[in-house]
Amino acid sequence: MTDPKDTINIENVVASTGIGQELDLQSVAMDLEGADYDPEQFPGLVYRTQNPKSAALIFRSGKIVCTGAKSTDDVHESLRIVFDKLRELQIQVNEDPEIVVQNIVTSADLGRNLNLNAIAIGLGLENIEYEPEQFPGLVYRLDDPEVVALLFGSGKLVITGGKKPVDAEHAVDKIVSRLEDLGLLE
Amino acid sequence: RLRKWQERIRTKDAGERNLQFALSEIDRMASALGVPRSVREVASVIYRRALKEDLIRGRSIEGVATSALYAACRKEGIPRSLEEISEVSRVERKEIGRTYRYISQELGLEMRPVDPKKYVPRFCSELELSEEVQTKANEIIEKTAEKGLLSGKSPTGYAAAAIYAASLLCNEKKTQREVADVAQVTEVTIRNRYQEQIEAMGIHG
DNA sequence: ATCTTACTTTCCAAAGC
DNA sequence: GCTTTAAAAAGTAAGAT
Repeated sequence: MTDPKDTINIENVVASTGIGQELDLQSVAMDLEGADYDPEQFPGLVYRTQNPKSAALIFRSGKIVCTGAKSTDDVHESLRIVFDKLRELQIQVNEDPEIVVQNIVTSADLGRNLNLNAIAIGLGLENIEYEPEQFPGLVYRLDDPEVVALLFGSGKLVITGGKKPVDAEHAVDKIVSRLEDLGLLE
Repeated sequence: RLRKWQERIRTKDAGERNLQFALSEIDRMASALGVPRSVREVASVIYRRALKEDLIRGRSIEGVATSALYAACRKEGIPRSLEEISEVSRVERKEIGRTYRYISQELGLEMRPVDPKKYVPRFCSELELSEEVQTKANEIIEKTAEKGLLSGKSPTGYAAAAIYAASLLCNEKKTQREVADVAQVTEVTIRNRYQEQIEAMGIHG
């Protein structure tokens, strides 16, 4: 029996940082190839990195949001690329700006089909949200790691809202034991 | 002081007018849907609770009224799909769904997932199918749901597929299009659910 | 009938309306 | 509240072939 924890895969990491300098996004948009900037639509400039793949949202304040990376290492690598690109444009960028991971999206597999109707009752209707007419996943909010889990009939799940990779592992452990206690796994 | 007093009366009157508007909207939509008076009463109670709990702030009166009616239909065991509800409301489906989930959570309505069987009598009646077909459709839903096939699936599509299968088994065939129209799902959904259900039932293909 | 594309849900930061 | 970005899960839908 494979431990569901071993099936955990990080799908997306969101992080924020800042270069400590105000920016003229109009000129950055002109000089940075591949930059998308439409202030009418959104105040941030969008810059995509290829390796690792990610999208950075660069703001006038110099603050930056990076999303789409597959690991915390990739977030750092992507942002290093962004910092270097800005430096190439003669923009001052702090030595190594603090990067804060804000959200990690993970997927996992319990390896068994789930009866979501039974789980909805078992976990308590007041604790979950399950509206298959609107979305096929059951929404389960955990307190302990403060994350949100989406459980599917296939046994696959998505865990989001965590700040550290271990949050997902703890969440999977809790979900597995809760379901086992209820006799709703296997 | 006098101004404050007048203001209170003004806001009280405004609040009263808003409540009257919401209740008349619930009445209008309930009539259009043809649901019994008990459903309107449950919907009004839910709306008044939402009002008391101050859940309407930042949301439209119409949206909360529609969501209250949607919840009431389910609570009374005669669900209408969001699609059906949105046809008699001026609020779009997505907004009704969001508002419903919000008030449901905040008021602790503890709504159980919709049982597809609840749609069988109405859909079959619209299709002029016999009692025999209804019984067969319920049996298909019951047995396949027990095997876990229902997880994550839309109740209307699930009921539609079972009704389609039952109509074939009882020699009262309706086309996928006809069933899809009354259930307001696509033929593709009926086809997909139908295949899974007959396979799980061990019936011919 | 099947394929592709797209939309539903969850999370989070950013600046501004 | 909204706007934009990214990503997974699975169901549903629309338009094209």
